[in-house]
This record gives sequence, structure tokens and C-alpha cells, in this order.
Amino acid sequence: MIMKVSQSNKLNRAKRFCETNKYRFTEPRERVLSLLLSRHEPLGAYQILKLLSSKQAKIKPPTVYRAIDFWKKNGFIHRIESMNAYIACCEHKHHQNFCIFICNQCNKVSELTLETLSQSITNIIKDKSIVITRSTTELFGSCFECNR
Amino acid sequence: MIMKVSQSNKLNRAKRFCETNKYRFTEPRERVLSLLLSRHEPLGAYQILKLLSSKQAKIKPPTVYRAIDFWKKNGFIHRIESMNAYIACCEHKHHQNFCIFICNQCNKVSELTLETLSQSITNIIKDKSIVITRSTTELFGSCFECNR
DNA sequence: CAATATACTGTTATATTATAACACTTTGAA
DNA sequence: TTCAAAGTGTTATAATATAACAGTATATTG
Ligand SMILES: [Zn+2]
Ligand SMILES: [Zn+2]
Ligand SMILES: [Zn+2]
Ligand SMILES: [Zn+2]
Repeated sequence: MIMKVSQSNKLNRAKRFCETNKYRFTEPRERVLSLLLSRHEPLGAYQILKLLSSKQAKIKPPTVYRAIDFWKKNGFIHRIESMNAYIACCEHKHHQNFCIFICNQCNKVSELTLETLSQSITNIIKDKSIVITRSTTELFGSCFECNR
Repeated sequence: MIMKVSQSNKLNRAKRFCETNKYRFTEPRERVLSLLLSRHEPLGAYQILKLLSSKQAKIKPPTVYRAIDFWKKNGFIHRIESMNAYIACCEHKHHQNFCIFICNQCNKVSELTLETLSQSITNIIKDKSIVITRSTTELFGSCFECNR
């Protein structure tokens, strides 16, 4: 698979992450993450399944879902809840203060860092004395490019 | 079904909404909305299905989904994307500036009005010159009551 | 080196969530 | 009364996700 430098960088980072943490950088894990890195658009689990299967070697759902779960748990991919789809994380910094933006027209995804968002969530929490352990924000619309 | 005043108020509002807009306030619609109003917790479509079915009269998935879609489209119920579940709208005012909070422990849902949230989204949009047509924010954690 | 524990994969089967398609019914308006 | 539109009932099936269990790869330790 031909990939851009940034993609192979990210894959290397993932590999190093595995080494550091004594997880295995196995074939299904590598293939799933590579695929998501190579196409920066949301892919459903069964799309991934299809794209990784050849006529001879059919991959099965659990193989894909396990790899997805592994990378998701470790912050390398995100699930887009309102689409049942997955994308490779493009930042790997924030993971609290971010939201996902999906362009309805070109289908591209970006992660927006939103300090003010997390700030406003923090504020409301303080008022209501609730504790937040997880949050997702997903925005749909049209991106800069599609917009002009 | 025994219901609190506020619930029957909301049901009446829904009924009036239908009259005003020439939609029909049909039996499946009424039953689905009543159920969601009576239990203010997230219910999956198939939970609704079960709760509305008796031994004699089994309801089928499309019946439930149609009612859900109808009320959702018209702002009377919300889908919680990260749970594949539905709740009755408890406010019916905002619908732009709100997010859903789900308590992991008691499973109660509340809708939080978040002007600052929409404000911070607005800001980021201005910067990036993108246009947002839809957004969801879902927060998970523990509520005031479960928290002390 | 073997023995063994652990993490991971392969496979089959099945659960869960959602929709397509089409015939039928209700309702209101022409 | 006829007709169009909105809505329901029903069957079948699509799309998404997980359970369960046997087998394999890898690292540890005796
Ligand atoms: Zn990310
Ligand atoms: Zn675009
Ligand atoms: Zn609401
Ligand atoms: Zn609670």
C-alpha cells in the first residue's frame, strides 16, 4: 500500500506504542489501522471488512471489530457514533477537548480542538455538580472547500 | 396508563402539534410517545417494541421505528447516538443549544441547555469558515444524586 | 531447553438494530 | 364518490455487533 509520510509516521507511532506497552502489532491490527490512515474518511466495520478481504482470504467480523476496539481503546481511532463508523485519529494530542466534524458533501472528517467547548462543559458541570467521564460531540455540515 | 400531569401535558402538546400541522395522532404514535414520556430513561427501539407488545398483539419493528422517526423529526424525542436509544424531549424549547447527559449509575437522562456550548461551536465555525447543519453532544457521568 | 501462562487470532453462530417493499386502511378534499 | 395522501400491517432482509470456543504465537520462568 502506497502511503504518505504522515500516514506511515502515524503507523510507526502506533507500532512504537505497542512496543512500549507490550501489545502486539499484529497483522489484523496493522491492516485495519493502515486502511483507516490511508483514507481519511469514516468507514464502517463492514466496509473495512470488505476492503481488507480478498477472494481467497475473507476476514471475519470479529477480526475487524477486535482491531477497531484495540485502537479505539488506545486512542488511535475514533468511533463516530452517529454514523456507526470509524476514523483514524488525526491529532493524538487532545482526546478530551475535541469534536468531530463531518462534511456532508465531501465526507471528509476533521477533529476540531475546542478548548471553549470543554470549558463550557466544565462550567455546566460545576453548576449542576455532576461528574463527566466521557463525552462526544459530533458536528455535521459543509467544510471550507465545499462551501465556496 | 397512569401518568403525571406533566407527562399528559406533554402528550397533549404533541396532540395539538399534530392537529395544528395536519399530522395524525395515531395509536402507534401515541403509544410510543406515552411510553417514552412515562419512563424518563433511554429506551432502545426493541425495548419499546417489547413493552408495547402483549401476547395477543405483537407490534412489529417498522411500526415502532416509524413512530420514533415521526416524533424525532418533529422534536418530541431525541436519539442518543452512542446508545442506540431514544428519550422523550424534556424541554421543547432549545433544540440547538443543548446536550444530553446520561448518568451511568441511575441511567437518568437530562437535557442541559448550553448557550456557551453553541457559542463555542459558533466561534470555531467562524474561524474555519465551515457551516454546521446538525450537532450532537452527549455526556456520560454521574449525576448530582448518585454523586454524593 | 521445556512447561506454562497470556495475549491474540480464526471460525461459527447469533444477537441487536434498522430498513425495504408492498398490500391495505384511514382521512380529508375535490 | 372518487381520489390522493398519509399512515399502518406484515414479511423479509440488511446492517451492525458480539458470544463462545478452539487454536496459535509470544514471552516468562523453572
Ligand atoms: Zn483524535
Ligand atoms: Zn467538504
Ligand atoms: Zn429536547
Ligand atoms: Zn444518577
